[in-house]
Amino acid sequence: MMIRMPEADWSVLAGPPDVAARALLGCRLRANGVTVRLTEVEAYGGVGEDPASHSHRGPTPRNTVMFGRSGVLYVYFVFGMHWCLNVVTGPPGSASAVLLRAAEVVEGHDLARVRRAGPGVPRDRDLARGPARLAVALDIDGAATGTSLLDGTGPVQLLPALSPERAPIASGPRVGVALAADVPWRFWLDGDPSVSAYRRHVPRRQPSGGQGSQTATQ
DNA sequence: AGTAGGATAATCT
DNA sequence: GATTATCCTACTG
Repeated sequence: MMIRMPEADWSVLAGPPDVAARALLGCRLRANGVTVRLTEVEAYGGVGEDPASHSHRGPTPRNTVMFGRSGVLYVYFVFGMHWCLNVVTGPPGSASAVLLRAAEVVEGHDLARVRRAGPGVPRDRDLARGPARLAVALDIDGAATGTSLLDGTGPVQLLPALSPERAPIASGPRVGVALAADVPWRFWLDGDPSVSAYRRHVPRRQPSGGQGSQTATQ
């Protein structure tokens, strides 16, 4: 007779993104030989309700999976070099998600160090500290978009926390977003060293050549 | 410790 | 053509 562990209940992912975000803190993520414990996440709303969300203006080729069922990965490419991982949340069509911003590596440190090595080897607390760093540590890119985190068919598996988290959950404005910047939908485990540093969005100026090619609006 | 600038290309207007 | 859910390096103090 097979003894099997009770399967984790991830029904919270089918609910509102901020509730799902809080529930994801402390949970583990395993991919390609590395396991991490999530310490910082951000919630993003659906069509027309959150100007900072990729789904805000409706479906596009990039954000299609956000409109599907929850518990699936949405991985996007940003700034010409970085991948970021999201968990799709809410009922199909709601197009909300949770950005996985930072984590502590709890298994596979050696692999993570190799993947994250630059001129030097980063400190352990920095291995997955930041969304793009997390993607590198887990060796995940856009190819994983649309795969399930729950049923073992994809490269990334979501696992419950090993033990209840002791640290209180803190919340505040989201990092790096230009719109709706002060919606307090960033959540993190207070005091954890793997939580990334807060940075407000800074508008970029074009390296303008001085040539006033703009249409004069006078 | 904190801040500033640049790399670099997909995505959408 | 503008913008970008970031990171690294190089400064300042």
